[in-house]
Amino acid sequence: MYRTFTCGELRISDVDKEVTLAGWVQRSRKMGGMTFIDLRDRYGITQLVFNEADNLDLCDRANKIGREYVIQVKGAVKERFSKNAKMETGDIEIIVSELKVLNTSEVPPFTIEDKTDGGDDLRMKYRYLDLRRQCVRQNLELRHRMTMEVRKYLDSKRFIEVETPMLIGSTPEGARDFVVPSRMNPGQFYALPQSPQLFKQLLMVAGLDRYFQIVKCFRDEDLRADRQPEFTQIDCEMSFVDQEDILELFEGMAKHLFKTIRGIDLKDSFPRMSWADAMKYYGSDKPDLRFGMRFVELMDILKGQGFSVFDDANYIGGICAEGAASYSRKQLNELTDFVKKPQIGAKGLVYARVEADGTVKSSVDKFYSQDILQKMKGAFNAKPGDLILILSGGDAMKTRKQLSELRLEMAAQFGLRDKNKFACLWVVDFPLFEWSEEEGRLMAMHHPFTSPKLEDIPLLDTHPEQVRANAYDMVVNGVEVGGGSIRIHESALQDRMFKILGFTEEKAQKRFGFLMKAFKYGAPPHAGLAYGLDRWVSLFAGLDSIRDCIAFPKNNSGRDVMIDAPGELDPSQLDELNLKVDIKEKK
RNA sequence: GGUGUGGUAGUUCAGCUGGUUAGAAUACAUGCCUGUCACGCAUGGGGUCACGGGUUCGAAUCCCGUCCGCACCGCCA
Repeated sequence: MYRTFTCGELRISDVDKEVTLAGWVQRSRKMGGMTFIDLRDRYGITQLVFNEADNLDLCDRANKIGREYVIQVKGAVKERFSKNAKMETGDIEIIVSELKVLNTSEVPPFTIEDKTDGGDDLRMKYRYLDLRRQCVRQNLELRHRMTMEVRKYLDSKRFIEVETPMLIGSTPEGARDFVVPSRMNPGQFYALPQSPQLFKQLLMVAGLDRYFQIVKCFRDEDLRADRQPEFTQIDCEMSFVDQEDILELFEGMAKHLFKTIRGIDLKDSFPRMSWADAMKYYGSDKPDLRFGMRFVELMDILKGQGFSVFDDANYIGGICAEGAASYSRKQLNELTDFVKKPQIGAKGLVYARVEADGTVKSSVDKFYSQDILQKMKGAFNAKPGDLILILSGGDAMKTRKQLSELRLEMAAQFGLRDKNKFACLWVVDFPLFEWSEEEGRLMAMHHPFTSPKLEDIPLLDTHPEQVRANAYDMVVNGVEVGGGSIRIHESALQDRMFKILGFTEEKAQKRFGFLMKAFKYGAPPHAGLAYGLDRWVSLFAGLDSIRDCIAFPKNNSGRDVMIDAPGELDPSQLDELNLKVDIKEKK
């Protein structure tokens, strides 16, 4: 037997037990004739003691052991002479009688500690060492506990987990596909699923009624801190449910996770906000509701008073930052620079501070009377000490998005984006379509299988851009953690959708013929939702990036720097696949 | 495709406006130290200043290009 206990479980009550432990050497400290070694495994750290006075030879061997050596020791548990309250095992130590080096280790390129000296790049290259660090391992443990609770919850609601294929066909809508050449079908390619969407709908046609799958999905798009080319969804679909049933069941799952994982009892129902309101009041389809600063539209008050920037604008709106009137000239200039960054793209920023005496002093005083400024103050319900920040522009949607960035920045500056505070909501009634400049046609905002709201169906032919969808997103702290929709289950309506989306009959048949055919054989009304597991875990762990809760993530350019993938293929492999690589010259 | 930012010891970084023997901390090695637990003290080794070109009497430092990391925009139904 390699060990009788782990390195995290021995306590004062175990004193005098003869034990065998195995693990990695975290650190050793030599104090004259005594040597202490911290032995680490997944479960914790236990201190080992070697004393020259007791066993000179053993102590000499212990002094030769380096960091990250794998060792096995036998010894007796003793109460410590000087205890360490910071360690769970800090009351005891092991007086070692036998020592066996199971494996040596080179000096690791960074320290295996929570506060490591290693940078991200290096940690990824040696991810197997990085995963030895408690703070990283804890993220994987949290992920495991969350998937366990998800399975428990969904199982209790009669869901069954079904695996769907990873090698499927390419679909034209949505993100770019990762493709896999088929050896047996020369010149043909599989695609990896962007989501099991079509299969879960077919499982509903098959009568499985309630399906889920914790499943990898693949999208060949550029990465971000919260986006990986392969990521994990909690993918669900149900039959014979309306939107209310779905929102209730999955709100229940969110609450179950908050309760079991974070110990937070969310009693109230999550607020629901229409997409139109989310855009109007927060300039975002995923508003962060941990703080206020709702937008106030100022067209009526500020337009037509001779300030040409506002007079020419199609949207003027602002936020009120409580207590920010004390911002210095320099800080205000920095805010202006912030909104003028190319990523945000505003032309400028107008500000107005509410003075202690209630008067409003703004950067555009010469165009506006105190009366008008007071009216504006009233619109915000602003108090002395508050700072009003105003953006305007020709494109209302763009300007709102810029104002949204400013709102988040102000919240960050005031420490309002507290990682231990959670604000959940449903955003509902998304538009069914959005206009694609690039393609010059309407695109499905969610996906082409999303059903329109019944009352909006008459608008499909006349004003398709006004049609709202039976689609919903769950948003937590400004993060889209999941979304779904009521699906179309009648082939006639699905045909109509494809037509509006610009698919020819032939193309629709080729890509989705199997689904349309299936719908002709008694498809039940069905709906579903997918949660992003990586985002949930990083939210609960308070991480800035989903990379930290993925065992082996990809870097910014989609590379795995540890195994150095992707890479080139041997000519023989290419030959077998009937492929010839001809890399286009860059301009 | 674009914007910003960074690349100096094993590692994390300092080195600003050109002239340094290229530093600090940490890690590593050796020695001392019998209650440490971020132990302490002393000594020591350790550098293609990412790569290529240019400006200059002189470049880690300035300029151009390339590569790579990170953040973001576009993109992500």
